[in-house]
Amino acid sequence: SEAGAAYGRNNSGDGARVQVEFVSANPTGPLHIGHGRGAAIGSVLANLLAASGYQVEREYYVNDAGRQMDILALSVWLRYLQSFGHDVPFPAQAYRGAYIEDIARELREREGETLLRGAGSVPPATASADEERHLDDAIAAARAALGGEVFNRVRDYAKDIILAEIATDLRGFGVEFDCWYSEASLTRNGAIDAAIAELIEAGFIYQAAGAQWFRSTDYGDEKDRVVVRDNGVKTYFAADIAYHREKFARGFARVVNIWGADHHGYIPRVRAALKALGLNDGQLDVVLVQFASLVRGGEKVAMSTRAGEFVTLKQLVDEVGVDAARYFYVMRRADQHLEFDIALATAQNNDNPVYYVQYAHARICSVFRQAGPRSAIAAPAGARLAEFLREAPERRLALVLARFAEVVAGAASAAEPHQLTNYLRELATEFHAYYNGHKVLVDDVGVCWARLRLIDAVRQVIANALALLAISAPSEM
RNA sequence: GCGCCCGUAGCUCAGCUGGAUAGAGUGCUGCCCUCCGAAGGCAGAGGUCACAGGUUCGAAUCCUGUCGGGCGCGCCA
Repeated sequence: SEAGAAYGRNNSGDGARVQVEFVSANPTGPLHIGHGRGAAIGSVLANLLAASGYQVEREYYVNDAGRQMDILALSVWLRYLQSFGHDVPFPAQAYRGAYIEDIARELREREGETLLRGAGSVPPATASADEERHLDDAIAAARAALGGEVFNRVRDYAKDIILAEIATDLRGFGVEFDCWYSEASLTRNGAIDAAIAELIEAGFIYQAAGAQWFRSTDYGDEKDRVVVRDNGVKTYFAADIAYHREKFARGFARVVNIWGADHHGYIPRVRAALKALGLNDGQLDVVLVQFASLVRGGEKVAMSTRAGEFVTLKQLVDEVGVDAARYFYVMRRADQHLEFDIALATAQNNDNPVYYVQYAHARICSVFRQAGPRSAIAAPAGARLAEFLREAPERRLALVLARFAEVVAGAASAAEPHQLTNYLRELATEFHAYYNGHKVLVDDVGVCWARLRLIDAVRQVIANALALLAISAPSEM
């Protein structure tokens, strides 16, 4: 029923606008299983906030600017040249994944031989001091050979393909965004310049060694940060200042960033920037998500994006299914390392806790299938549930059910989605124990009626909680 | 060296705004289908909550230190 589906909703957010920014993976390759954790945690948190009366906007910050995009363009172009049989040097630090070759093939079908020039200008590795330097030299060669405009076209072509695949993979994982926010747009619309200008006016910018520095130490950062390099190029941090300024300008009462734990050192400087801009950094919450390490055959598997050695989110979802993957990702605290055991997760059996919960739901549905006309029987005249539900397990079950709304509100305000899976496990445990010892479809009309109402409530709460997790609630399995 | 996170049962983890004999899953042992789904239930074994101090009537929880692990510490993004 409509009322049943609403059970668990609460108004602790009181209509406040909150933004949840998550995933935000660089569009330089497919999402891997590390990104999957942020995707699951972010989307569940957004659902919890929405169920708690917040007006939620889900956002993906697209890092479509900077050197990494040049590396992407270079990588694709070199694979393109190689597809014509040119033996060009391929920098060790360029993106090596097979998906780059796929994009190069598509580029070749689209552009034909029009980009086939300058192969001889790509420097060999020995010509540069180190691998990073070699990468920059190769990028410069590619730019020179193609011209800036064509180079950028290759870059955007590759970026658009990858971003589309990311969006598709996320949709297949039950994750949707309201807004894909482009970092490059911040340069185009002058937002970065405006942010820096505001900091200059407020007296937080100084010149040193040819660069412009933001005095973040004024607000507790351990060192000042460059916002404009000596070559005139704005840093990633400058863009992020502008981005956060823009977030606050959009009027969110609360801004939640789901970040990989490797970005923890970044928090003080962002908070410092907000304070320097006169904004209330207390409205910003950062949820740090520890990495999910992959375990296969008892051994940890190293992952490297550039080397293309990783299990993609799509591969994982294809293997274990959306339900198991999402549950597995969310069931641990975000700030705990997660060991993702492929053998365990790919085994489609009850080792995977989601089945335990779904099984409780399916069992209840099965009872109602067999109850027939009794499932619709009205309460005996003047009967109250409490007088027919006198068994201890029934009381416990009712108490657990009554806690649902506060669990939702608590998980939302603490930004701890794993509280929801803990609750589900507890509810399912209580139900299975009760079900094993008590028959629902008994001859006593009052008891039968009361027990049907009780387990229907259990079914509804499981269904609602699974909906918040974007996990299916099967009626049979 | 400095900063952040972490160290709880064989394994994977809850519990952490202090409160009574520290919990779950998994693994192990033994039981429970003439009974609405055994993908289930019940019971047992298994922990000096890394270690050492401190605060407190009371500490897994708060503070300090040590040891161990992860991640950061760019005019990269």
